[in-house]
Amino acid sequence: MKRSQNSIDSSTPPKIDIRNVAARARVSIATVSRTINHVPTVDPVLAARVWKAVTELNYFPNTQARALVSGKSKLLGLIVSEITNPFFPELIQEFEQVAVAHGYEILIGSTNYETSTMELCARRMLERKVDGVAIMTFGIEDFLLDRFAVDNIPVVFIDPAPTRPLSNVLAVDYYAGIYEGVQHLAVLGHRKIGFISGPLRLRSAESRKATFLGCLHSAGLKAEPAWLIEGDHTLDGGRDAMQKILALPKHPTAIMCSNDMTAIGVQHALFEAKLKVPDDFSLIGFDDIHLAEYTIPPLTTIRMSCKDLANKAVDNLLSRLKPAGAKLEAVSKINTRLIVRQTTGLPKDALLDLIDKPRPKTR
Amino acid sequence: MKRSQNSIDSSTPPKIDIRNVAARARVSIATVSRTINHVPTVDPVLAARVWKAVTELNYFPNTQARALVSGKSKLLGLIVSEITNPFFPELIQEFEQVAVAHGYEILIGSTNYETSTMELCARRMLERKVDGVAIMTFGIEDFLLDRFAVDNIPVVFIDPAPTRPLSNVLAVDYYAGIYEGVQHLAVLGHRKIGFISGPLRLRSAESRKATFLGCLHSAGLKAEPAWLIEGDHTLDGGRDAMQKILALPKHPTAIMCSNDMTAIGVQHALFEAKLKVPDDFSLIGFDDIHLAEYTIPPLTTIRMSCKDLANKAVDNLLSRLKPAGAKLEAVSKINTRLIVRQTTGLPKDALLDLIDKPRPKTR
DNA sequence: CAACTCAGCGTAAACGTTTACTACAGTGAA
DNA sequence: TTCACTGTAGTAAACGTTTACGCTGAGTTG
Repeated sequence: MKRSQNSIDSSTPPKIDIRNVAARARVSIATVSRTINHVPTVDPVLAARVWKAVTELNYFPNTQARALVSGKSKLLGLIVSEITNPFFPELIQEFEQVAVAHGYEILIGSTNYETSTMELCARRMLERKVDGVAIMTFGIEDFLLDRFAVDNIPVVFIDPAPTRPLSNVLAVDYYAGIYEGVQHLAVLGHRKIGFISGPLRLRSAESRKATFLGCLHSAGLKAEPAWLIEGDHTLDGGRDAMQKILALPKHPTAIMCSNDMTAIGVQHALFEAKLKVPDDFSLIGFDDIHLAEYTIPPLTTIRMSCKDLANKAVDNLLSRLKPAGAKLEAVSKINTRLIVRQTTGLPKDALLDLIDKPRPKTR
Repeated sequence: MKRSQNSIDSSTPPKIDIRNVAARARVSIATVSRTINHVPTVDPVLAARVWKAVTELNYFPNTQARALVSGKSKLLGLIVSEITNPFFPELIQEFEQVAVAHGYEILIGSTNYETSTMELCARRMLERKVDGVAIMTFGIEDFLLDRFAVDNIPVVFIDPAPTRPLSNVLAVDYYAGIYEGVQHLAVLGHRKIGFISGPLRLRSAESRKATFLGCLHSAGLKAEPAWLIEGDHTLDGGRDAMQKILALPKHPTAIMCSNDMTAIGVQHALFEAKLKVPDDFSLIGFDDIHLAEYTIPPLTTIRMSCKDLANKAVDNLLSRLKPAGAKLEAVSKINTRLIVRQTTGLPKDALLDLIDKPRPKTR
């Protein structure tokens, strides 16, 4: 099949490649390549001719050919748990922005919390030869990390996980935020606090729960196992978990959730049960998605900056891609902190105490 | 630079390519290629040897090389307005699922409603040589469509728009759903209905508004210009718009919104103003995102199935990519319908009428 | 003025596939 | 036995770049 340049064939528009540009600028293709790649050793006069030709022909280089020869795809993988959970789009947006600013494209994979899907995602990333991967889902199988390691692909992920060659971790300081949250509840007078976790097979969900338990202990409170429910980080999961708690003979007075979606699910369960937040139950979420400000009432939650997360992830990956800045510190810290809005208040039993026990005449 | 296969160099793991497989299977690379591409004219015996080698070496073809020679990138572009609006992740998820099932990867672009970003997205898609593009944002500049047309890239998008060669449209039947919504309000007794639109420079936002106006007319109601506010399809936009309406001397009794996020913003504005839904205002959203079921109270809204949208979009693109099924009908219809939940009720003035006018002693 | 340096251009060899074309072995008919 | 044909396998060209290498000619030095 002959090169179809300058063809009159209407179904095949004249493809313009580096040769066309070279011809028009009366230079070799090497010079064109050097010019558009800003190699300094090219005569400004020729460079000008090249640029003129480039704009006149509306030329842009073929990414595939570039990738093939250079071995770099200029693609960054981003694996998230569930694109449907608003935390992730916020993360993706940020991630994409900074990636594109550095000339990278992103390839998104959504695992839906399933190992098989996760495997597929990783496989797709490998096939597309991504230059680096950020795994923002919680919990990755080790053998997948190995796969990336074999191909020399930098990986960055969230959370406590076995450190391996080429995989850096973005450590989230769960403790700070969750501690603030528990203290906040304790100060309000809550003694009976429940926790709705994420899927516990995910390391990060496990970690949030463990941190909660630790903070509870620090506050001198005891955990009631019946009030530790395993959710799945979704709206439906939050609702179901709260319904389980409501079905219990004894209730907590406050609920902490492993993420905001769970908390919104809880709010809904409470609404259906004609219970009020924060009058009947105090509620704290986690993530501080934009929506948290818009729930009714607005959600008190623990903020984990996804801007921060995305930026640090891309920075980490990119810095390891340019040969110069070889060694970045292997661990970046992501902070968390409590944002108090309107789903936390005095515990119901405290009011009961006031009314029942001392029963002051006043009122 | 010599091919570094079988190198002992620790920093460069032995890359396995088609040649390695061919060698191990004792066949030529052409046979390997034919085997993995399921070309029928290959001896089952050799095929078996090839597959064995493939699995033993854990080989998978280099996508870039494939793309370069075949001219097909197996990449589908998906351009959305704003990845942060939950409607789009739901769409993306669906889209990705069916694309991956057909062996395609997807490249996401988020325009954030800005023409310049949109241009950038289109450019990126062109550079990556996507095989097709679905433009699920509302309103695209014509010259961009031309760009895609020049490269012979099938485009599919939503909505009324000039039909061009190679661009098919997925027509959303706004009328059905919005008509149901307006009727629903009218039957409840609402006569004063406001509308918060999306950004009006977007064709689809304009179209939803026009449809609303038409339906209002059909119901024998008049539009009050002051109650037609331009929002921006975001939470913040919805809140701001509702605040503007509340600042007016005369209020409507019901509000329809151009999307669910706007409606959630409205709910929030009302909450801040200590007004109740649906007692003080009835409210109808649009899209029926999953979250709509979880607002407090749950949002009455007009469902536009994103599953349907995604499926039809991918089907359309894919069917135009395989030479066989050349001609699909150029227009697919997407239905909309009202989902009644708890944000719509009797209008406040009706209650006032009951209380003020007849003022029955009973009570 | 000859020899040397080096900036800067062009040639050609990769990169890992697909696929048109060629070659060859086996089969059946004359 | 020979010829034509069929079914498969292999060879090599092409895809559009980047980049190592070699070459030219102008400037510098002795």
